[in-house]
Amino acid sequence: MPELPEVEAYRVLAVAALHRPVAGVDAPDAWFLKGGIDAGVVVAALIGRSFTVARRRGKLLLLDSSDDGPVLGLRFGMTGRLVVDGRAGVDRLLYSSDQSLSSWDRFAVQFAGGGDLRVHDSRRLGGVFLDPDEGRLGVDVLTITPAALRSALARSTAPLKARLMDQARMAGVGNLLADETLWRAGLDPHRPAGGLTPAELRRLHKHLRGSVADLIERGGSHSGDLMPARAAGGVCPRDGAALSRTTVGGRTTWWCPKHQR
DNA sequence: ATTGTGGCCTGCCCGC
DNA sequence: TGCGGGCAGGCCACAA
Repeated sequence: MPELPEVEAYRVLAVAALHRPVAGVDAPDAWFLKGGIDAGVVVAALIGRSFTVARRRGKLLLLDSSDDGPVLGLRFGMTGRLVVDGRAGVDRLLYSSDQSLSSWDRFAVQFAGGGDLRVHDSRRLGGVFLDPDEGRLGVDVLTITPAALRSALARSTAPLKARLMDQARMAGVGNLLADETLWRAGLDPHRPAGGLTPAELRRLHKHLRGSVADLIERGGSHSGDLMPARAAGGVCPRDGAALSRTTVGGRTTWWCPKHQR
């Protein structure tokens, strides 16, 4: 599903949509428009403008628009794909159908001279925003510093994994990336987030940044080393121990009870 | 403020 | 072959 690695690929793809005047907006699904906006508002805001910069904060894609226009915010939920001029941002999306039905196009911007940018989302868990409140998201984990990570975890009694996925504390970690990071770092996902030693914090920082970078390079959040074993009967790829399956932060969690402590 | 829980969205897959 | 139930998880509303 779209976690930071997928949305980063979408951001790169969205560069192809910059500096092209918007000629039309297609917003057939009112549910998909968030923050009290409707199709008319989006049309009025975007027609005639161009997108100037493609940014990303965590799992939120942000497109600045010209002439002091609004920021278009795109959220992809679990099954959302970005498609620009018919090209998709990622090849495959876990938990999402490989079909592509036009009825799953929830939002589109058409450009003068042809071509378009579309959000395709079978499950409608994503959404479109104008001027989203970027301050509600914590620092992006692709570039998070050791100090910022320490501060985001400090004094928390919440499970470590839940805190990593708290988008207000740090932005971009989803369920698969959380499991991969903690597996690489050798940390039990149930540990109180504020209880890590300085050495463990350093290890977590190294593997958080490393996992994010690796999964971007490999092309998606499903491409982790733990991923193939993340199923019934799975064994730890590192030490062969039977993996445990529990629920942490309301999410299915796979972890190795032997080396994650 | 912090943490935990349930519900929403919908397609897929398993077992009967 | 059809059908029902369980499952996936990002996010939000709400409760304690």
